[in-house]
Amino acid sequence: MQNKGKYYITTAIAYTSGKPHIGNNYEVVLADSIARYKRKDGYDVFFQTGTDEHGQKIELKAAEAGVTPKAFVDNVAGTIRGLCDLLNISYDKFIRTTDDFHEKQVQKIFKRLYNQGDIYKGAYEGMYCTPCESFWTESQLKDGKCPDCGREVKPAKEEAYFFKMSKYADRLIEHINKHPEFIQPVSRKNEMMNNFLLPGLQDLCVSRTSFKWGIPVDFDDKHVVYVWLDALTNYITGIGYDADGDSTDQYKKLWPADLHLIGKDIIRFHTIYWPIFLMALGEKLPHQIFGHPWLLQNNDKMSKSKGNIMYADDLAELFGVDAVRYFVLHEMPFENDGSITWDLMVERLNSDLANTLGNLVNRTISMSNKYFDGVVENKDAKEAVDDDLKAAVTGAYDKVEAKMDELRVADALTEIFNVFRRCNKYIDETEPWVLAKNEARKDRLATVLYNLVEGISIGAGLLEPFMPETAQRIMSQLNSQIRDFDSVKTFGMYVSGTKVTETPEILFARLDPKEIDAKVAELAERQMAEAGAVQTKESDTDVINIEPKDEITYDEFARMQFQVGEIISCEAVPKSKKLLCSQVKVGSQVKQIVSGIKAYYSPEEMVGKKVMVLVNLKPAKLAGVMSEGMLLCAEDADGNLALMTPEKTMPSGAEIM
RNA sequence: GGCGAAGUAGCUCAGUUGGCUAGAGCACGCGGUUCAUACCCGCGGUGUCGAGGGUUCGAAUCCCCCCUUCGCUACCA
Repeated sequence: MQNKGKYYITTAIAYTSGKPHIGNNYEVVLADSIARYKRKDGYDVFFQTGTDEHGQKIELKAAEAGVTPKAFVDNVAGTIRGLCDLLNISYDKFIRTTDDFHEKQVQKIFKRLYNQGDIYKGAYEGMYCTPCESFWTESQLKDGKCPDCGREVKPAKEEAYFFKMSKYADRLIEHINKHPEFIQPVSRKNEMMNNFLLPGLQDLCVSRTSFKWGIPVDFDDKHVVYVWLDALTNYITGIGYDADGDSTDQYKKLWPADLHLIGKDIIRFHTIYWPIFLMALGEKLPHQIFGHPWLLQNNDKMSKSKGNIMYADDLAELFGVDAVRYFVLHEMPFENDGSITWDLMVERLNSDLANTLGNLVNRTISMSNKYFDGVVENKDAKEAVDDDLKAAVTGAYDKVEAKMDELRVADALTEIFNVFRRCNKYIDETEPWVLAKNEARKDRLATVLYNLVEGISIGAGLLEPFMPETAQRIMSQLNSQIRDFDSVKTFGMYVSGTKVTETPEILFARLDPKEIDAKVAELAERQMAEAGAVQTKESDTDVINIEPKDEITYDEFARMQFQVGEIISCEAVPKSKKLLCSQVKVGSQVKQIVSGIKAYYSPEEMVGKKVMVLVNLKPAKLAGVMSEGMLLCAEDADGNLALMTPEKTMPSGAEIM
């Protein structure tokens, strides 16, 4: 196999706030298949994955668990790495953002960008819009007011460092236009262009002072480096980048990356911020960023409280590692989210793995044993039907290669299984059991079985990158070695006269949907119990800290008029996704109030509630509807809302003070 | 509200620059076969190609409009 050059592939690094589900692991399986394929195809592959371990969420979770953040992430990172190993992921490097070398480089990078003026310290005076909760730079203000809502902006407390994104925007736009392959699938490219690049990029906040669990800015240690500059740079620090120009040979060889494989939710950071960071550092841009779709169950996102999270280890226990790999790879379309149910999974595994593949291997070996005591010999008794089989089998590589070039892994797998389907058909065409009854046809029978073994060997050779263990099991039973890609294009490489195993093992047992259902129900129960336990625990201990606002005087407070209001009717606001419009009786008057709470309350359940109303807020139009006040809500860290209602019965109009 | 994507057989989806009776896998039905994990092989669809207009000799494929779903984004007092 010729050397086709280096190939550097990465996955996104997994956030260590908890155990990832199969929808997260999907990415690393996909990356692994590509990495293994490229390796086998003659590329010098380097495959990096890892964990993203900083941030406020982890700081909080660790505090909750009563351990240090480091101990917390050590534990979760161990779990994540364990799942990778379980899934047979052939990573060359598993990076953690708490690794020394990474932290040092991030500090150096930060400093360098600061020194060259790309990062500047934000001075917020007069630039924070409280209602919008947004920071603005001088240049973004419109007539000195918030560019979003047009209201006064005021000084803010927290200082932070910003990255000048706009400086590089034109270069990035040009790059994206010149390299249509840069963002995949292309529909994502339009989103990035239309929503961010063309309207103009805002500067990105790259430091925080509100939590400590991060990489300190070494020349200003009140600050820690905020997520993206920390996380994204793993792609270069992991292979030996040095911000002072002393990068390793490995870095020089591998960079730029050939493929960043990521979820579609973080495309923006990878196709905008990351390239701009690289430009600022004077480094080349990665060749391609592929934002893959998600693995959804019943079109819902998975969640613990629904009890429908599929974890890789549970799945592997139920179905086996390669079955899980096959399933996620096969079922995932290229552009749209994949839809997954347990039933689909059982069906897929039964029909493809057990029936088509497993049974083919089994019946072939059985016949070899039955008719020739397991010795597979090419007697060269050819017939016309053989030609089509041979063509189909030896031509498969080219078809697979074409699909893989487009990263269409699911389609590549289908091509491989077409080889096995073709072999099954060949058995019917040649009817070995008929040949066996005729002593004069003995050589023909031997040849047929040889052809089958050869076809299976080639199929297994193609299958190896996707299902490495299965390929190995097949070849062990055939008492031969796994084929490289050179020897999967010519027919007849299986050593004639080899004796196959006497006792073929079942590669994939057929699954009974009922049994699986029962086991799934068990899993769901366990999950919901855990979720319940966590929730009650969290409700006791969970706290939220928000940014402190400026002190106000009593007079300022007294200017706000709060009253109890009774909701007498409520309906959704047409043309809006999140708004409800309520008629609220406050004393003897009725106010129309629009609130962004549709996701948490239905119009029906709103009616009759007594709620806390800010009455003397200046009326404003929302989505074309007049709103004459504000319903007050509490909001948790996940953005869930709860209306404030009086603790005892109070008449409508009662003042709140 | 802005931008974009998708709507094709019961299910999951293919359908390249418009062109021959619209396809695959699974499921289902019938037939064949028995080496094999009740498996494999063959055959089978009246599918309004979301609705309606239009361009064309000809449209699932291009244009217009509408409906539905989804994504990104904004708003969410």
